[in-house]
Amino acid sequence: MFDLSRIRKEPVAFDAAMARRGQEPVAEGILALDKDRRLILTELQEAQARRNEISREIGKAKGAGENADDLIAEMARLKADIQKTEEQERALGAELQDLLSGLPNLPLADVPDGENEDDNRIVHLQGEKPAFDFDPKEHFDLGEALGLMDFERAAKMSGSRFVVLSGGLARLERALGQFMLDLHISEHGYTEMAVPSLVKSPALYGTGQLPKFAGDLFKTEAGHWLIPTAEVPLTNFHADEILAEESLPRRYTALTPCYRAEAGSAGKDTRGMIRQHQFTKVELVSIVAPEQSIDELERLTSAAEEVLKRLGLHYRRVELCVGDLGFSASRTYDLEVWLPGQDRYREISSCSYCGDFQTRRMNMRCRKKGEKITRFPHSLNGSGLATGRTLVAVMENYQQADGSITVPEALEPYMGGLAVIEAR
RNA sequence: GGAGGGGUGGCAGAGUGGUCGAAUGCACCGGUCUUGAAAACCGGCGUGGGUUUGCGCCCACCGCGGGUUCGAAUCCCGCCCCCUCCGCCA
Repeated sequence: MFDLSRIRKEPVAFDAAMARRGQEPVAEGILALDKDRRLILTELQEAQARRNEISREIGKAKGAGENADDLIAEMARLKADIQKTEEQERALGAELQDLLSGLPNLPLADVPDGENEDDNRIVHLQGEKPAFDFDPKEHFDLGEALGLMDFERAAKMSGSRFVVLSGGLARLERALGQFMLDLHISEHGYTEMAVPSLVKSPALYGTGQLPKFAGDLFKTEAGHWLIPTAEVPLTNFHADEILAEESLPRRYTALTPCYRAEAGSAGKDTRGMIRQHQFTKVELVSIVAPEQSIDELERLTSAAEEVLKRLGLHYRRVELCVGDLGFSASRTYDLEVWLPGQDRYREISSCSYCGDFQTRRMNMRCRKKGEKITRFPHSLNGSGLATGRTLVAVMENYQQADGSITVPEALEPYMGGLAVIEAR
């Protein structure tokens, strides 16, 4: 969501930035609509002022026992007028709102140009690809051979894109989640949160999934939506609030299930755990003062990277080009972990700087002590990490020739003495 | 799910048809007094929007949305949320 005064001030720059994201020019149309609306609004408010005035006069006249018929007649006319103008104003306002709420966030100026993920820029690499003296397998072959990863039975109950983990693998995924949460709360200053997995529409509007991406989400008969990421409840936690600026930054983390309809990804990643309708993820959300937000993206991304480092996983950080940016993001770093079984890097975290795009949508503001003006804090979010995909990465990188999986050292405290996951 | 009660400014809490954006208290901010602080006293103190060079003027908002009325925080209807009791339940 954008500040109209910003578009008013720099319509050309606005359209130019939108054009980088492949958007048609909209500034002119928006400004014309806004101008019309303000004209009508002024008209409406003048009529309302007159109405209030007459109302007072009627009160006075009646109090004095005088006749007020003329005034009441004028009021009747005015009332019809107000109703009509009100409808016009509402229609224009709704049109404007629709237009604005469908626009994606603007990329920062130095985000690289590009169409799609092929144009993303590699920022740095960490670690090295592990060497194998055998052909490394993909995680689903390993998991099924171990008898601890069952897609067939999951499909029987739930359809495609679900999995049942058991034994050591179920525990390994749980260990990953606990490990990540503990790391973020004890070393990165995040506050652990336990949040709802079901939310109502305004929350999804706030973070930007609605109105445009309803098709990617699951909805219940009672009208709730299943969260596609904990970014939604964590960021909306302070929706409609005015935060004391001294209380910023606020850093929240949560381990939640995430649900995605994966509409439009038929045929993509159909095997294995890479793309599921349900997965768990540790999410990081930061709410910060506008001046701190660029630095915070580095901080947040580093926090996510630390998980991969401690697990001894080789990965790279890439910066998304404008064409690959999500709807609400101004800059995004993806962390891509090396998967030897797949012989390629796969996204395991996505860390985004959203500026005031989301906080405007959810009307979250902040204010310095003693000051009158409020402003919009900036929001950031990132996976720290997706535990399902991290499980995949651990399996493929720590596999042995016999198909067993060595447990990474960092997870030992969470595995109850289990050092190797093997078929029993 | 059933019955009842309730949602007012940062908090507490008045207000049940006519200058009510809303008494009062607390909290907070500024000032006087004081060596300093406290107390006391004085003043200020919601949000969003329109308009104006500016002072300012105006509009909307008392959970949300409709309605009645010349006029609604106040009356009526629907929805949401909270509390109490009952039922059910991890």
